[in-house]
Amino acid sequence: MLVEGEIAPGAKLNERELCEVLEVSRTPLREAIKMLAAEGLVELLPHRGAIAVRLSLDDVRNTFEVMAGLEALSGELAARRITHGELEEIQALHFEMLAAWTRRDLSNYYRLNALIHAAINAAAKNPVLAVTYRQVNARLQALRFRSNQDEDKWQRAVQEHEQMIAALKSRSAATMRRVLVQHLNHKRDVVLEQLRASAEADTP
Amino acid sequence: MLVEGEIAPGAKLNERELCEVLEVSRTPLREAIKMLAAEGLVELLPHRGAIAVRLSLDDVRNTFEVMAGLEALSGELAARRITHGELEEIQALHFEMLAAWTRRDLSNYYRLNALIHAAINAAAKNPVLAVTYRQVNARLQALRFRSNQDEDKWQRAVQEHEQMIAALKSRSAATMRRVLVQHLNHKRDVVLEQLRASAEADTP
DNA sequence: TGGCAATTTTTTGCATACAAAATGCGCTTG
DNA sequence: CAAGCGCATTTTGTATGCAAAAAATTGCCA
Repeated sequence: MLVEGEIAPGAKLNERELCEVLEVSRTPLREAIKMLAAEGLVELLPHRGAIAVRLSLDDVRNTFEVMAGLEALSGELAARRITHGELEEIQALHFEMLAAWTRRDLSNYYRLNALIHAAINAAAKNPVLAVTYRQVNARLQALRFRSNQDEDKWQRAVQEHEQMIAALKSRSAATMRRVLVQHLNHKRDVVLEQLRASAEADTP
Repeated sequence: MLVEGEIAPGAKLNERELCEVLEVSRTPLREAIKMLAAEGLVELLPHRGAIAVRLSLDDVRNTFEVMAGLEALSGELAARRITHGELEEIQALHFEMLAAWTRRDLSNYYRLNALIHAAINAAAKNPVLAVTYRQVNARLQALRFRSNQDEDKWQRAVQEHEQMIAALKSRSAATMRRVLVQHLNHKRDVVLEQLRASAEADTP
């Protein structure tokens, strides 16, 4: 519910309310909330319950900085460890993503984009990295950027994906790092821009 | 208790027992255990409670790989963002560590070593990175390597620390990355060696 | 009508009770 | 004597009750 945006950032998590929706008693619900707090998806306020995390612009910047580091590592390792089969699957996902892009099918584009990054992560063959990546990424997912992005920025993102696949094919760890850091920096800029835009819409 | 090794890796966390020791009821204890599970310090076995994580050799390798990535990022950012005052404090901690090293005072050496790495982390000025770093590191702390390490490997570690300070002084992010990755790789090798040695001691 | 204080209501935090699952133990049997 | 089975005990998982803190409401007064 947090990642899907069903519970908005900053919203209070009312225990009684959630108990009814999820049809469990308060004890297991509270245990779940504590886990979400440890994962950084909710913030615990003593004697005031939990609220869905609301990331400031600086929080987003810092999170992307860490994500870039994790993606870069993931890319480096994938370049060294990817199998032929894994590479072909990523190539196939990329073509599917190109199809979604051509159709301007945002929903499928995002889905396939996430799948490709997950596939690179899997190719890195480091479960600790995978878990860490997912945890940091989960907080960003809560922001939900499903709005249309700028045409040429979108094109640039697709180009960067092609550079990734080329780097994976040539097993170039250094190139993967460079491309992924750049890719994440661009993504960060897009997200920050959208956040600023929606912030302005709220306070005209 | 987990990080300090008071609860050994692989040991079962008995709720009733811990309730008595910590003088709380099962509800808050269980909430705490769930948080530790989310942080990866304990593993939840359905209907069988929680056990302290026991890292395999591969787990340790993978964890160090992630730690190296996080330290490298931390070092890069610190090189760019460190203030004069912060650099001087790290220099001072380094001299204190040299004193502990000269005295072969392992306990203080480790304490100061951890403080230096924490100071670099603080200089990176990224709270998200700091939290992520602490969380991944906590699992390694549970291993506790307080045994004497090899003389020349110890000296090498000290030299690497000097290279770090030089890199911070010259604001060289690339050098920081290189030195820290190397430093972590060496530390990983020392830890793996010790783990193998203690494993052999258990099964002669 | 607006602000403030006291009281009521709600909500959180903790303890406990009960049900279900797992463990351990003694017994039986091959 | 070992393996397997059944019952008792322990342990986990969930629900509920109660106390304390926070939020909301009401009533009062300026």
